Amino acid sequence: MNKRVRVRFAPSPTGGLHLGGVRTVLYNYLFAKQQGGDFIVRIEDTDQNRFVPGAEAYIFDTLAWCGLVPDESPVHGGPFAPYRQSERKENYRQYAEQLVKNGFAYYAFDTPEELETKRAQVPNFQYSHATRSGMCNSLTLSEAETADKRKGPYVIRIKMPESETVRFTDMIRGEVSFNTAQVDDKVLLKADGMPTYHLAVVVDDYLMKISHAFRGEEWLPSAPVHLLLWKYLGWETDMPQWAHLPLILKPDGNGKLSKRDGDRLGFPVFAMDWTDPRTNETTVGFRERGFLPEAFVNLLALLGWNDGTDSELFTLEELVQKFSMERVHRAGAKFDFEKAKWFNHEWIRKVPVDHYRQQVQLLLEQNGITIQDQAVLEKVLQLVKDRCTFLTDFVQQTSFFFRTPDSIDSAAIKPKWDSTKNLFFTELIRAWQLSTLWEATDLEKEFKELAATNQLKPGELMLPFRIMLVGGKFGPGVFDIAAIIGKEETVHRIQHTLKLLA
RNA sequence: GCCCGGUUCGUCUAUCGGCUAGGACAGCCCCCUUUCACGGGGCAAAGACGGGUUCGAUUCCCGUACCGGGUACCA
Repeated sequence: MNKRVRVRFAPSPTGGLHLGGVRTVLYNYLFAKQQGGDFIVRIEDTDQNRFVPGAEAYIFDTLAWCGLVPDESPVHGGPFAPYRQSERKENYRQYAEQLVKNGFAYYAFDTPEELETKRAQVPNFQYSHATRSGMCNSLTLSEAETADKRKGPYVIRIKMPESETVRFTDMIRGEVSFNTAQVDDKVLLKADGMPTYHLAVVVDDYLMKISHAFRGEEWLPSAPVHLLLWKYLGWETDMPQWAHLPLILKPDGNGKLSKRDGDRLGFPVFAMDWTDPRTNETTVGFRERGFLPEAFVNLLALLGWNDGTDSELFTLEELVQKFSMERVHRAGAKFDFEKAKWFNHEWIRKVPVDHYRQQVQLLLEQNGITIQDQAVLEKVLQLVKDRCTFLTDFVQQTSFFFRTPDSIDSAAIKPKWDSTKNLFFTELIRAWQLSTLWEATDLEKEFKELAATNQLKPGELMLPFRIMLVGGKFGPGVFDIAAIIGKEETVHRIQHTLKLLA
């Protein structure tokens, strides 16, 4: 039973990839890489009505941003191509027919409208062992009638046993069992010839030699259908091990986290910006909001898993090493944006500034600031990174290094402003203009000495000085700022504010 | 309704029968910093409920409650 580990992420291209989806990919990826196995992405586009253009490309862009590279996929290729179920359409019918032949499935001719009215008439109607004798299918029709009906549209349904216990061991939940009496005769092959998820997932997992199948908890109720299909198709010994991942819940109240919760509560739910081609509406993503992929991956990994120690910061490589399905929590987790922010802040500080220098530069350019000297940018980033939670915070925190502030909060200075302070700064300008040294420590020393000779406390002068240079009450050490922007600009900004105060 | 799953501080979680129930985020207080942060120190905060099993239950079993998921020719 030591087969090669092969896992798959099987999204349907119906929209942006949200938190829960990315976490499912991540757990798949971590497990595969740790076991030296293969990580496969298979596109489950069996529902032609729900197809959304651009959604597939978006999924791969997201994976690329997160650094989760598939070994096999429709874009990366692989020995089991094609990896799009719509392109594998011809595969499925034979298996459905085989099931019918062996008595595990049957043809059903009831139209969607008939089913709809049935459901309207009979509360909780289920197409099952209890009701199928009253419906129109190959079990109730003669062979000749069936053959005739087959000329028109029909579906193939699984014939669930009347009362059988189906059990399996879930890697996260342990022993889980179902009574087949409760589950209905799911459609396996649709009237358009496409398989439903139920058939397609089993057939493709088998054909692609998937060893472990990880998916969201919402799939647990249909697990008995899948288990039985593996058995009926005669593939039982090749069945993958299952793990049903806990859901990610909305932060307030209860329920699965949805895109709407993000809009409502002001945080991203999708990994990257997603524009719905039908409505042209854009939903903001973690990336555009200013998250580092390192942080995004890290926070997702910890939403439902931990390594058993107090450590919380992990690189992808560390996660690959430490991840284990056994340590995945069973219960759903409410998403906490505050904690997400903390992760990002930590990663902005932890990672070399070089990792996001270009992105910050781009953000600055969007705000009309062009960077001439990369070395200066890097120095500045190093200086302010501790105060940035999002990449976008760098704009406010660094602009004044490259551009004279367009507004000066002189109101913060005025109340305590007087002629002695005015004189101090005038003298400061004179002194610095003569100065040949321009290191932060030199500036601080001169500043304080001059304050002393004027019988002023340096503290009273620091805030005004900061506002002259920065425009407001924020930013790193003032002398560091002065050192970087240079003598000319420093003097210029002091003079400018002095004029404002006059 | 029925089926399945879940239930430890506000939130994410640790604990694999011995607990003064640990950590992190958020909150509050103090220190550092005459900006904003970072950092350091501290405070407050939890085992849904009821039965068993056991010398001992947060941990095992049963029931109840609550929450979630599913109940489509969607995935």
